[in-house]
Amino acid sequence: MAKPPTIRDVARLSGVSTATVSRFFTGKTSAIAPETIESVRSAAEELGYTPSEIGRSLRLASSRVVMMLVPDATNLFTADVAASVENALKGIGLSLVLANTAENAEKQDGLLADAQGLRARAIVLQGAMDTPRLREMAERQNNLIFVNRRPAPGIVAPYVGIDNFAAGFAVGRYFIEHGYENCVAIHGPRHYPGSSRRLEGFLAGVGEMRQVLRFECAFTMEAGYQQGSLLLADRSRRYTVFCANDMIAYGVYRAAMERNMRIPEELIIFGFDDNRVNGWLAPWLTTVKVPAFDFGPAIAELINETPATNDHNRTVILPFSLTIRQSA
Amino acid sequence: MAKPPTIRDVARLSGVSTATVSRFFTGKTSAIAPETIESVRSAAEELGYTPSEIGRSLRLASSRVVMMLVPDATNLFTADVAASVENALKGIGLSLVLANTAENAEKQDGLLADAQGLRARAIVLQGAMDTPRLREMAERQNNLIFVNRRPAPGIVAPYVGIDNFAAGFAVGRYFIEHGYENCVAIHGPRHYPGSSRRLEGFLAGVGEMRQVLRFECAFTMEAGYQQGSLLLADRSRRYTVFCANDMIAYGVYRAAMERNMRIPEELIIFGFDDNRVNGWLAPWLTTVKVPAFDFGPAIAELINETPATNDHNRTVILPFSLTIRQSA
DNA sequence: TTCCGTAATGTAAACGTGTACACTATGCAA
DNA sequence: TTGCATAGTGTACACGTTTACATTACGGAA
Repeated sequence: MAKPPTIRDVARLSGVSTATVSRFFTGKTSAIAPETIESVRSAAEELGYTPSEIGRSLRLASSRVVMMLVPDATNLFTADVAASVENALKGIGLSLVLANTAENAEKQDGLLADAQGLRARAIVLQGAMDTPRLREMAERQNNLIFVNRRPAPGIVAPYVGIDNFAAGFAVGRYFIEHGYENCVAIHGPRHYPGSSRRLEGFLAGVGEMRQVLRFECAFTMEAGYQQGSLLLADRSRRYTVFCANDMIAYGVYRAAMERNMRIPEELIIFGFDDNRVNGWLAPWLTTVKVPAFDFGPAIAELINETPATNDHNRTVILPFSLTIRQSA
Repeated sequence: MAKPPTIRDVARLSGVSTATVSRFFTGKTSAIAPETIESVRSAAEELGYTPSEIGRSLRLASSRVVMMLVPDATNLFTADVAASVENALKGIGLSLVLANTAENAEKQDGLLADAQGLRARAIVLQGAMDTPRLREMAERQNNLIFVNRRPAPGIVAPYVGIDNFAAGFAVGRYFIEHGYENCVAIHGPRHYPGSSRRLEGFLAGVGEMRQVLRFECAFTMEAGYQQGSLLLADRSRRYTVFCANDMIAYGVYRAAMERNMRIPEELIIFGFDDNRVNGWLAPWLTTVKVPAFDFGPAIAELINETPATNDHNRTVILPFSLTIRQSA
């Protein structure tokens, strides 16, 4: 693999200095003579020259990559958000590096180090875990953006997401208004702030009147299936289940299907997120719609703000809505 | 945002030269005195130093990022492959930059330029489009890897994927062996090599005996729905549909559901890919299983080979199998 | 004693870029 | 004529690494 041409090669071929070539590629064309522009352009084309983003990053002490850490690459909502972010970043000339923490604190810390090594323009944390390393980075630099899961107390950084309490509350109210009995919450891990806020909102929405059966559950189909199987072992009641997540809801649904249960006659299921494939593959699922594709633009704008404007704890709260379908 | 500490800061604090610090971070610890190691380590920790990947890349004339171009970020199989690749690359110390070409040749070329600018270690092309820029890059450097869609004739580069002809053939044979009537192929765009090979294999498998109705279709749920609606307008026959893609199959399924058709009594559907969520959300879909999670390791190995070993047109053919479920 | 090998460390030169600053040529006003 | 603004271009340094080569200290052999 021949090593790529540099700015010097282009300068030599077109008979100008590297400064002029650099000016051409940084768009400062107003200060260059038209015939010079043309000769640089053609020399660059002939050599197949592309400016080295590495040299540029080094010189400017900042790269054009944004790193996004996701807790679970197999979550469909996460994938929707990632697609949205990638697209929005491309619009402002940035690249996205996607990495999976698998809900593992050590992996997260390793990836944070990688992001620092890459001099990432920004680090987007979907579902961050509170570690010393994270706190340290939040203090040292201000390029962290939290998504979906708010920063732990004491960490000051922008947040993009929905109002989890309000969303949970809305579901709880809906349950009451429709007189649902035997309410069940299959909620996410209790130590995740977003997850517990969602649950608190739901309980508040349901109110004191009814008691709510609770199951703690990882945000995966497999875990949902497991908890669902546990719950549905008792077929004497018609449960109304609020799942913290669409993935969990899919798992519960599978458990129900295996028992040949009819929905909603024998079981009512609510999910959360309403990812893109729901409309196609789970057209039965009633769920809280979170606007996955609004995340990208919001995050891109946050990144694009000059550090001056950025007050370091801006919060972008996106709207949610209830999508009522057959399972309700 | 305070600018990050450099190797010089660490050298100064620990009272050694930058060379020694560099040796520490590149793992050449056998040539450093134990007490020196400790002082460098603690100085680095105190400063929160992480080596600049940019400086390193510049010096070594090669970065640690791999760029992967996908034609459709919303394709679930693509997402599975991406997750697999990301994971495998992490294992060998590389980062993945994911970008979406949206089947747009200009976007692809722009992203190829970006990849060149980033001095990407490798460029993984899922479903590449044949453009002059692509040919030029394939000639100039040898870090292109083609996935799923073979390089166009004249381009010499490694390929990872399945044998599309054989897979199509296997489905065709299955149709014949089970006496399926009214065979339909909703195939992918004809100018994509992988897609047309799949169709050719299928037709060969079905043989001359039966004629096959053909629809050309983009690899999306929406397009599948559209073609499916067209086909199912005629309810006088029980069709047997081979979809080029699971996404297409989902669309056809939706069209069938809207007409309250029973599957497989009134319609038989075959898909292609068998992505991860099928087991959960489309447990009815008979499909060709492609081992998405084997792509990552295969690609990582290809990248890790020394250029010497790499004969530039290695081909890794992964196995496929038929997953027979309710829709058959 | 001198000589030499070895372990541990330092010096300095790249790698590819952007830009402050310096420089030249030209046109125009005084 | 001189002075000065301006357009166009070049020179040279800095950004943070890695590593070939140089240097030093020390112990043992001759």
